Amino acid sequence: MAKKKKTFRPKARVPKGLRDIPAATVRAEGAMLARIREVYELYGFEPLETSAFEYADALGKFLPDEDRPNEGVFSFQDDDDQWLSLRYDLTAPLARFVAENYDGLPKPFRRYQTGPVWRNEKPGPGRFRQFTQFDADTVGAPGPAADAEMCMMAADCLEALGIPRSSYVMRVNNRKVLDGVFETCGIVGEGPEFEKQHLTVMRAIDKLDRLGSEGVRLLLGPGRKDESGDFTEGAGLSDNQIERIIAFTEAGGGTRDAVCSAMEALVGDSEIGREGVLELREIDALLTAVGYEEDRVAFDPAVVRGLGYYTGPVYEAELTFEATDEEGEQRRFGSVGGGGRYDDLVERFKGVKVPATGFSIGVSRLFAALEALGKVEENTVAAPVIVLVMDKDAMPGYQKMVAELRSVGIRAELYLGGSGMRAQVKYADRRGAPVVVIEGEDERSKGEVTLKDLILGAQKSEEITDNAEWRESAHAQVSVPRTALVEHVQEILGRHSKAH
RNA sequence: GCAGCUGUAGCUCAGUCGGUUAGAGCGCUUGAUUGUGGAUCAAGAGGUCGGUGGUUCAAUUCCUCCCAGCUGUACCA
Repeated sequence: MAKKKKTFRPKARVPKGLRDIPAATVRAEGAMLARIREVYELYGFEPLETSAFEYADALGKFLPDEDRPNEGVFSFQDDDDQWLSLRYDLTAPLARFVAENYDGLPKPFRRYQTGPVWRNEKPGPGRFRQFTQFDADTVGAPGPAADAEMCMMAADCLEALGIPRSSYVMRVNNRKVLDGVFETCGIVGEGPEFEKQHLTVMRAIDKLDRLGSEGVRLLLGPGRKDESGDFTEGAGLSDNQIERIIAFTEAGGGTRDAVCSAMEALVGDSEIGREGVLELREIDALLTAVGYEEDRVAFDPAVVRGLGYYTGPVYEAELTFEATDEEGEQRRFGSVGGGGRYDDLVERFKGVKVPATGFSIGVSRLFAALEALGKVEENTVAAPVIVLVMDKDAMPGYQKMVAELRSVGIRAELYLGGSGMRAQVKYADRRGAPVVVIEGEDERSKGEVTLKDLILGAQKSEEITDNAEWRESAHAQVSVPRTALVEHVQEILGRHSKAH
């Protein structure tokens, strides 16, 4: 033997920004996804699944002057040296799918898809590096009717999940209107300098809810210093330009018609701006015809979103209620989903313009919100009946009991651990088992089994503090003929399900 | 990435103005009370005091750097 080798013991830990999801949450989230799926199906969308990773260039995140994929995505090289990246959303893979299968698809192509996506970013409370999205998109639909439908469907989803009508709102804007306002403000030009300024302005507007209009003014102008002393460079606009943009973002709040009129005034002669308002008016007409009023879908110039590829109407699903979190702090949930029109995305692959619009739900955030609202469905799966192992020699007989219970649809399991009876009952208690089946020597000699009603027992233990009395209470159990096992278990289960 | 704060048991936290065997509550394991959950009682496991280097007779405590976490901010397709 060589010297004592130190065994390598990896630290058991979940990677930063990832998490394990316990049974109750898996079930409840699954139920939530099923509800959303029903709504998407009802609107005529078809399911599609694509793989977790794609060629990096298909996701479109190569920096022009670098030969490795951008930060923010998880990437690795295949054995032929090609870069692959984990998908960071479901829209880029959809664009790839449509471009790849373009000729074989019915157009418009309508699909829904859910699944995990990954982003290599700094995690925070409620922000993870893996999270689930649930998207629906219509590809090949140029008109505002497709956008209006997205808004209606999103509202329907939230209501299907039990979020009451006054507790959420779809906020809608149009990037063309924003472009129009930029034109009339004289924020125009070409090239990277202009692009950068453009982007800075939009990011600033996006922070309105967090920083307030004063903070946004600073970001539009000279820049802003935060409380830790960190300085963020501003867009360098003039006071006049800043006020016009602030005025635009504050033009929301009224009826959709009123917002459109306000937008018209601010957009002036800008052609693109007028076009944007016209689209919104069309959306308004469609929504109104179906009965979706401002309490469900409102127009709001402060909505900018994602900033990347949107080319027309953009929308955001916002929860408007507040809730108290575990620490007793008031929390607003804000945006739980969003989307918009992206007419250029498929063009990257095909060279042809393929107009598209879609909506994406942030599943985990929405789930957290439902939890706070008390709208999460309780664990509907009953815990299993547990058959104790009193004598190892009697295993075949115990196995037969669970099989009998399962054959009539009762969740049942045989105790598979190695501990004694006390530990077995404790285990059953922790699992939430309603009934424990006991067959020791005594029962077997009489051809009986003992059924212990753990739910009844738990009720009794509330009243009893004395150990002697607890023992006297006979543990809420009955002995029944072995041949009548299934019927009696059913009877006890039935009693408790009726009690609810 | 930048800035500030914080790292002691599985969890929540004491404690040492630098000094001998580092504690509590909860949780966990085993046992007693009946072959039987809760309550009660008893015993037990679990810590290189985040890591490294330094100052010192002596560092969990003071200093350096590193790492991790939290908060704000930036980025977020």
